[in-house]
Amino acid sequence: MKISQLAKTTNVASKTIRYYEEIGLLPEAYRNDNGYREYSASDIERLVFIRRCRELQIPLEQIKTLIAVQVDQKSSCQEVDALIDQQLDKVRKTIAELTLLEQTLHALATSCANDKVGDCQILKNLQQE
Amino acid sequence: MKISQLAKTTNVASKTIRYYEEIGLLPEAYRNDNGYREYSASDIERLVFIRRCRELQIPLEQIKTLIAVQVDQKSSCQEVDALIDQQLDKVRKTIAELTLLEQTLHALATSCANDKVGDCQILKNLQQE
DNA sequence: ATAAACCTTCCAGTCACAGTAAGGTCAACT
DNA sequence: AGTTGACCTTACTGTGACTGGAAGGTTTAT
Repeated sequence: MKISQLAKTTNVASKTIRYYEEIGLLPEAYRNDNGYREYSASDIERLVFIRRCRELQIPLEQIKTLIAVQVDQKSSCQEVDALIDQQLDKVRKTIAELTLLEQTLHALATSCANDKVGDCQILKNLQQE
Repeated sequence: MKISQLAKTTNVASKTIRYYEEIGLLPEAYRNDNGYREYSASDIERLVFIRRCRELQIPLEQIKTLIAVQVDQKSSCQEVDALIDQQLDKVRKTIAELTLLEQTLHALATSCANDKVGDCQILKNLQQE
């Protein structure tokens, strides 16, 4: 199958697929006589895996690690667990930060009843340390 | 005051201050005989304003707009209100997305009781569409 | 005199792509 | 046979908001 077919099947843009190959996240694709990349079913699996990881906002470098780990079926999956835990931690921290941010923004949004820039309480609040 | 003093006072890195000048968020600084940038108290105000906006994750381009709006004290601050509301919306949407993500990651993190990569339920779950 | 602590500009790197240009290939239709 | 349109290729640039580093000039303290 050609790249656009793989792209459609996996919901990953052709451009992105080429980029993944370039940075070594995907192995170099087999080339047809015309130089076109040719893919097989196993490429779908790998790409879906990557896409799912990206949906979880796992960085490409860490996905590389995950793929490397998968090779040795008998090795411990401790690294996998740790990576997911880390990611969960990061997401939770971001949520906490954004929740504070939301409160600040909400307070700010409701702080000004005037309609001239000169009296704008929002702008005044933004001046403060 | 020189750039590092301004940096210390406002808690904005010298490098960042130069960058802000470069992109036109700050006016071109006055230069001493030796070519060093020289700042005054009003520069502190402006930079604190910018820093506060950045803490609220307002993009630099929008901060430019806010600063432009401030010039005419008699103009309406509708734009300011709208911008803050927009920002609040964005933050809320991100929180909602991350909350879903957190659930997925949590489910994933607790899905595997095995310790070999070959049996790892996390990796299997990541394969699925 | 020299060292350190500043300052300057300029260029590269970050992350994960997306956009665009310039050109090659292929299948279908006129 | 020619042409259109849909693919494919590489290579380069741009995104946002910085940060790091190189190479060199200036000031201050010892």
